[in-house]
Amino acid sequence: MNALQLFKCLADDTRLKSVVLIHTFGEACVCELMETLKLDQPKTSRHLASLRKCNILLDERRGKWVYYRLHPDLPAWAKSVIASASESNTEDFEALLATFKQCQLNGNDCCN
Amino acid sequence: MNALQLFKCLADDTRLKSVVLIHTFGEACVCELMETLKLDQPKTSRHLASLRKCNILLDERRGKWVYYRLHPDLPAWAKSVIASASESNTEDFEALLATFKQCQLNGNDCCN
DNA sequence: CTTAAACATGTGAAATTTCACATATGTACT
DNA sequence: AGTACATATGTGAAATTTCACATGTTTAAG
Repeated sequence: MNALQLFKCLADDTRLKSVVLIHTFGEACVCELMETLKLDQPKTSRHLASLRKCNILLDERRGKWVYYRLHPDLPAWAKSVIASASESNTEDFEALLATFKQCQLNGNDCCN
Repeated sequence: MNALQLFKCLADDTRLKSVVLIHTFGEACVCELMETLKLDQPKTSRHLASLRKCNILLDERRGKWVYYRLHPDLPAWAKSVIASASESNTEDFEALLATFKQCQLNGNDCCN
């Protein structure tokens, strides 16, 4: 895992938003990300797979659901890159975090 | 300038190395980057242009040469992302910094 | 005013990435 | 065993990015 690989992974809207959400809330399952990001299932899953394959995220199945969190072996500089990006505080990100919270409070269509 | 735009800019080998060199040494002219990265002139120039256009780098002409440095208005989170990446200390980056220093000491083929 | 050095950009081809659709896998429940 | 839900992946087309080559611009020097 080098810097170029990390930046390539974060250079996509879906993947960046997923990583920021997971960094902020600790973990998220696929359906929560689908609903928050308003994406279809294969697209969401495919982007998470690419983050998993380069060891940025770790997946854990719990029953029917699969939860993703930051990989615990992520080097310090990489964690710092993700934390700094999450601090950029654009309207885009603010709205995203709010939507995710609502999704968890209300219960989503899927994760019941 | 948002996080996605920054990551897209850094998601290329040439651009990432250029930014790391410029961050480490304060500034660099096009010919120094050409020589250090062993790239042809148009390729080097085009990647620097894309970094300039999204306000990551600022260019300044001094006689025949054009020097690039980090844009002074770069937001704190963006500076932090670049600094963290530079700290990743891969062999790749180490070698790069050494080559650049040699290039400055010896005088390059171009900048005389 | 001509030349040469340093840098920038126009342009179409090649490589890479992303997408959408279909289909496959794994789990819980009955 | 059968069904429904959650997630993953195969596959080819579409979109985006990168490259190489040629040409344009700016500056200094003679």
